[in-house]
Amino acid sequence: MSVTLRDVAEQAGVSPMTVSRVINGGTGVNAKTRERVKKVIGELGYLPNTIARSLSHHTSGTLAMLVPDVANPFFMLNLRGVESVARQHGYRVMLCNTESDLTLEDAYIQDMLAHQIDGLVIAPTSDHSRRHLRLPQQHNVPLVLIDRTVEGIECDVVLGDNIGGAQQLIEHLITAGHRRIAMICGPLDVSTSRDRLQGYRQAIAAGGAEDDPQLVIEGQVNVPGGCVAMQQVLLLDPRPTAVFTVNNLVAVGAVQTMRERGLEVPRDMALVCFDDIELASQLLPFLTVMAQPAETFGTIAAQLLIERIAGRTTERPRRVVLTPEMVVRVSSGGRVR
Amino acid sequence: MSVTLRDVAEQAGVSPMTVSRVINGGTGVNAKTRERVKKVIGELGYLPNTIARSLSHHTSGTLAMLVPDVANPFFMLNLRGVESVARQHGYRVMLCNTESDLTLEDAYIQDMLAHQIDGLVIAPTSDHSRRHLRLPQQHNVPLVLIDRTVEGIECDVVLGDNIGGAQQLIEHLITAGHRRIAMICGPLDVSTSRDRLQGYRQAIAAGGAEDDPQLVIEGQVNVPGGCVAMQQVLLLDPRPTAVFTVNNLVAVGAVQTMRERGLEVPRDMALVCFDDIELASQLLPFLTVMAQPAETFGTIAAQLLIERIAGRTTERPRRVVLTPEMVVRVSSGGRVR
DNA sequence: GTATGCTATGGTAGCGATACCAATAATATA
DNA sequence: TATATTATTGGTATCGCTACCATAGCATAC
Repeated sequence: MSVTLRDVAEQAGVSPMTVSRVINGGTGVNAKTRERVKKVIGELGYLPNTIARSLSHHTSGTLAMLVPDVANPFFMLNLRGVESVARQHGYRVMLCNTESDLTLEDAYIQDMLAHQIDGLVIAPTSDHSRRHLRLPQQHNVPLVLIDRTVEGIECDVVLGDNIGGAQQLIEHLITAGHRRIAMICGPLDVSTSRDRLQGYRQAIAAGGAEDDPQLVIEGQVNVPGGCVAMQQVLLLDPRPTAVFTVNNLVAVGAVQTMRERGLEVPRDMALVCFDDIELASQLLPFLTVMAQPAETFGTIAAQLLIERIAGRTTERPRRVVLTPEMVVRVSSGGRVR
Repeated sequence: MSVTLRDVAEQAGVSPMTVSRVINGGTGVNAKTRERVKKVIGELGYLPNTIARSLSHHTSGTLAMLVPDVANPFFMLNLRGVESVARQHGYRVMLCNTESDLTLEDAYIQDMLAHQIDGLVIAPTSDHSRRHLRLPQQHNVPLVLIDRTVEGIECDVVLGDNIGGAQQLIEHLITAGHRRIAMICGPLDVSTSRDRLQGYRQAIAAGGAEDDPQLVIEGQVNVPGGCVAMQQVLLLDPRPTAVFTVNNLVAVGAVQTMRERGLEVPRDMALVCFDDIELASQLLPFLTVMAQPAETFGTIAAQLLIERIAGRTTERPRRVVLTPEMVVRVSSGGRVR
């Protein structure tokens, strides 16, 4: 079928072990022999079988990354960071799109463990991921959480300063004169939503802005979710003068709904959100956002993971918090009239 | 170390083969035995070792996808499509970001073959990928090209109608009254660039617009590349009244440069491009684009690939061309003054 | 009663590589 | 010349699982 190490050995007139040595660095092999073997390898077009190697090696050289949605720009940048660092360290990356589906997430984790991956980066679906997030640790496979924490899971975590970021955005609105500020947040079983909501509340309290429970709307974290939630915001009486959405996708939905109603941002309502939309902002600077270094999330997560795999650290779980940066553009408006 | 099939067998008082049968569908195993084995599997937390299975099975259940840049929205949607279909068919996906680097692409292909992947979806870097694109076929691993063709590589291909799409965009501009239309295209060793350029030329000729070689600028296919190329466009004398950029990233760069010079789209120059920027368009409908069904590219590619793997088809190479759709927004302007 | 066929299970031999130890050859040292 | 030392190479077992064939047990058929 395909060329094996044994074929190379025969052809070169040496033992399989010698070929194996040549492949893996080649120390302890006579220069002439090595050259001969290399020549045969080239002639036969031999490629070592990584699967077989993994089996005896007990390590696959593969990392897995699980994200709720590959097409979400934030996670995609995470992924790019992970892939890049992984490659630099000789690891391959298996990509798993969980679609925020707990069952699928669970299945993927099992499959990845079965596949003998060396480590796992996960942006978990929600707190309910806890149940299956214990599995990797039970199988001695290091795990790093990215973007979202899950209580009760002891592992390295890379996240943004969600509380602080939200506070800053709200302070920005309050400074601009807004007193009645709504928030569209996501499901509260996701840590980022919870933290951003907390930041919102703290800033509202600290700034003496209106503290009306009705101002907090919970919705799906995607464009349609933003549309729906914004419809509810528009029903509030009196209508808020500003909205803070839990992320960029929701913000897009919110803007769409407003536009459909003939309302304009920021004239009729100011808008701020978490996460930038890079291409959109470059095209037309519009949304005021709390931009996060998404790719860095990925590179750091991968670094932490690889350190754990190498056993270079046995420290207790590390928690890396990356500071977001507020980018003020037009959507947060000037002062309120 | 970890629980093996053998451990389960001992614990359940059966032979390894019986356990193996239970794991794989369980036909030919007495119901009672099967239950007993399943119980032990649950108790021990046994997960089958996919690596070992792959070795004897001679098939890894893994596909690989190579893209020039994971963070490019177009490729990321491709990826989502591939992942989704792959999963439905029980395949995992290994992601490789080639960064448009031929050497890296080559290394990745070798690594993936060494890893015994069952099939490969590649958005190749350029025509120069040809050299290493032969490798999968030499190793009997099916290959599907996505978005870009490479002459001399005989395999299934999924692409957009680049010539037709470009023509349509240019016709749109000509109809609006433009006579002097520039094109910013990418390296001509990439089939999409070539085809879009050809579409441009055909439409220019057919529409009787100005046919000045200077109007075609070649640049890098990313935002900075668009900036640089647009600077050159602005040096043209007389200045074109419209530009067609080879894709959305380049368009963003072009707009940026114009804005820096105090010029405005479409007032000072109309702009059209290939590929939509979904979030940006939803936020503010601005760019007139030739939108491609990016995710469908991926789903179809994966389907073709999986058919090949299953050996369900031995037809000669198939070529699927997906029709793009023009979305007219403000950037292409009204009529020329 | 022997033959035939079916179901349920086990045994053996790999898949393609590496770990580990042994053996040989080459060289240095006494 | 004998022995120690090193450099190079080979042999065997094994990683965890499955393919393949064999076997035992039992029912049905003639």
